[in-house]
Amino acid sequence: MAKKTYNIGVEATLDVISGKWKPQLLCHLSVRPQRTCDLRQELPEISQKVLTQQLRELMDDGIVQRQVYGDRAPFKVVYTLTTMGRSLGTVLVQMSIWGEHHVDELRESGVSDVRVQNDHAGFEHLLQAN
Amino acid sequence: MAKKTYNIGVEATLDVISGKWKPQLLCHLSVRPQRTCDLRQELPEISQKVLTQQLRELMDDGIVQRQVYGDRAPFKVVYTLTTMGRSLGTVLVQMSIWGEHHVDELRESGVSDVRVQNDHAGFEHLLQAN
DNA sequence: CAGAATCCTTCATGATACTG
DNA sequence: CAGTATCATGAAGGATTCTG
Repeated sequence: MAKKTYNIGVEATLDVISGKWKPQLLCHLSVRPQRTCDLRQELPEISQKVLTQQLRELMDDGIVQRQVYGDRAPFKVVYTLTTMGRSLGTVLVQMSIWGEHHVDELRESGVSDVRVQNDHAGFEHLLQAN
Repeated sequence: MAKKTYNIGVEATLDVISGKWKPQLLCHLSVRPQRTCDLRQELPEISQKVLTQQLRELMDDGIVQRQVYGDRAPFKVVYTLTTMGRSLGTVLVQMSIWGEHHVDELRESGVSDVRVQNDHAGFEHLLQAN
């Protein structure tokens, strides 16, 4: 059984959502449950291996649930957010808003040229539901 | 000038606060401005090099400000949160609370043995001020 | 369709020694 | 006191191939 001690809660949260593709995965899953092939289509650049890896980690953290349909290949595998996963909604929306704001500040003050493509609306499905 | 594009705001925020020591640094700086030697004392395990590195990154992101006192060695260097840094308060507190809750759930359900040493009160200085 | 197995590259962090 | 410079290492992510 995994054993770990964090200094502060932020670190625990970071451990869950940090990962190159996790924010995007969570965003897509917040809209609706998704099959593996759906996710691969929405994130064409992710490799098979890493997709499985990041989903496994989210499962181990109780954020995502995996369901298999079919008794032999080809299988249908669906990933769904758990209640715990949906409870991330507020945090994700707040982080998105702050991030968008921060990026605007940096660009407007000429410090760096950074942008955010999609706004926090992607997560807002999570706000009323839970 | 640095150029970067994020898919969603969460990623921008993660880029700012992800780093092995950044949450703790932000926590200590949220209490009051700190000298380099103060930070080294509160985080005895951080190496000189990494401390400077993480502070530089926070400065580049406009989160922390650096002030030097004295015209020759030994210098006195003080790090302070900027307005932008203090605006992280709400996000950090929410992330901490969610992280504490999540860790409790995992432990209570027997999935893993994880803990959080200090609670989110460490950041609460930031909530009223800004 | 989903995923396991291998091998490889890159980057964050760390240990150590040195300087104004 | 604060910081730079080097070198080392481990983990995350990626490319490719194979299987039920």
